[in-house]
Amino acid sequence: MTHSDALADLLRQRIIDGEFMPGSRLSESALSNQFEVSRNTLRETYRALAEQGLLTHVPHRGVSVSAPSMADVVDIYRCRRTVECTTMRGSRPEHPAVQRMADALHLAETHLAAEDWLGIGSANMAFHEGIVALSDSPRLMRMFRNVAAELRLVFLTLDDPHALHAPFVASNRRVLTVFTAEGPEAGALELERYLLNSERSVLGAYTRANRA
Amino acid sequence: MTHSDALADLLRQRIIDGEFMPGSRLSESALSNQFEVSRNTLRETYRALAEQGLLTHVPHRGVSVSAPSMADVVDIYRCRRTVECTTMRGSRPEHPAVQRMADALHLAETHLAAEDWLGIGSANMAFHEGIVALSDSPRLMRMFRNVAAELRLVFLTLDDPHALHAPFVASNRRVLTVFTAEGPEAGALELERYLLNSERSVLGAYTRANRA
DNA sequence: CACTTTGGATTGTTGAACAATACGGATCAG
DNA sequence: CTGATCCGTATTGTTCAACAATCCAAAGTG
Repeated sequence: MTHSDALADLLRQRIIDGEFMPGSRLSESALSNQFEVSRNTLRETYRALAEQGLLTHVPHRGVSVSAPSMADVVDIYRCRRTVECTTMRGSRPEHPAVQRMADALHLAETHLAAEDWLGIGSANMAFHEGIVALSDSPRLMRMFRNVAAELRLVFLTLDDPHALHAPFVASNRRVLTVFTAEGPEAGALELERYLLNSERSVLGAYTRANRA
Repeated sequence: MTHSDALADLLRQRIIDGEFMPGSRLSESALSNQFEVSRNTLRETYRALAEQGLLTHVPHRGVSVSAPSMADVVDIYRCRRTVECTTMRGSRPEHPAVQRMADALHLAETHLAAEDWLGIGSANMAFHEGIVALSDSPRLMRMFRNVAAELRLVFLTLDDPHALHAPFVASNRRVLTVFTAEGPEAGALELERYLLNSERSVLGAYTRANRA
């Protein structure tokens, strides 16, 4: 793996972990010093992450961490419904990825008991990544990972993200139960309900955070 | 627009037009001379196009035009069905993008009469881009454009791509007719049938081309 | 107050240089 | 002849320094 690729992974993780808040500009000289790479290498990394939607590039004004608008949130959830629901509707409960879903869900429930809010968020995302993995489609997985990363940016700007993650662990459990017990069609409907609810919650929290 | 962005558009077009065939390596020194940019600028362009899937980057071996495998073709069509069918199923025939579809279709029929095979391919793609435009989703549009570009790479390697485009103009017409006359659900089913047929044809031609 | 100017800071791009790696061919043992 | 090893060359990965182009904010101007 090349230096620039590794930096992309690292920077991506740092951003998702909240070290660089959405909207903040990423100075080329500052970060090239911080990560001890040249400006050119850093700029290659920027190009890749910008193409993924995590960074926003404005010519002659540099890159900044994307700060999704409400319209973006709506669009992200539209993508999620399109990809996740369609995938589940076309999958069988015998698919190996179901195990990934179950594992992630179990982890989420453990974190819920321990009140590890950050862990819940990650486990929740792993659960939905498991759903998309049902498709066996590298491209759909990539698409999902990109919008999921953007969505995490949104959570970074909200006041109490745990209030948004915690109640939905039970919903995810229901999605999995219905999917395995009643089949893909019923599971997909349950999943769609989940996503619509989640979208509503996030939009509400978004409005609240930007009004304060 | 920055120099590197413009080069990305240009190179993308050149590739789609078949100037650089799938699988061919793109030497940094050669292309930086040809396009009269520095290696560093060219490498930024490479990063962007690689992230879009049009170029394939292998560390220390440079970038080459992606040469989609049969598995890739299957995956591309899976993405198309997911995005296109779901979009149409959730749209109304009154949407302004329907006009784009109609225009593209008319253009395709004109090119068909004139036996302009290249034009048919482009118009066909514009028609399906119109379908995705029904979603009003920038991200779904971007996803589609990426997989559509990859699919064009596949056509470049086939022997007589016109045989693959021409018969499907009528199918597209039927999709539009059914969508406007019978509604989204019926249109989506017709569209799915189209995509499955198209996939089958492409896979067949792919096998034929790689056996010869 | 609105408008222009100007200077500093940041980005965009270049060219050269060197390090790191991959590839192909030469060499050599068996 | 076969296979393995070694080496030289070409290409990519990365750095650095420099300059051009652009933006921004602060200063001045009417």
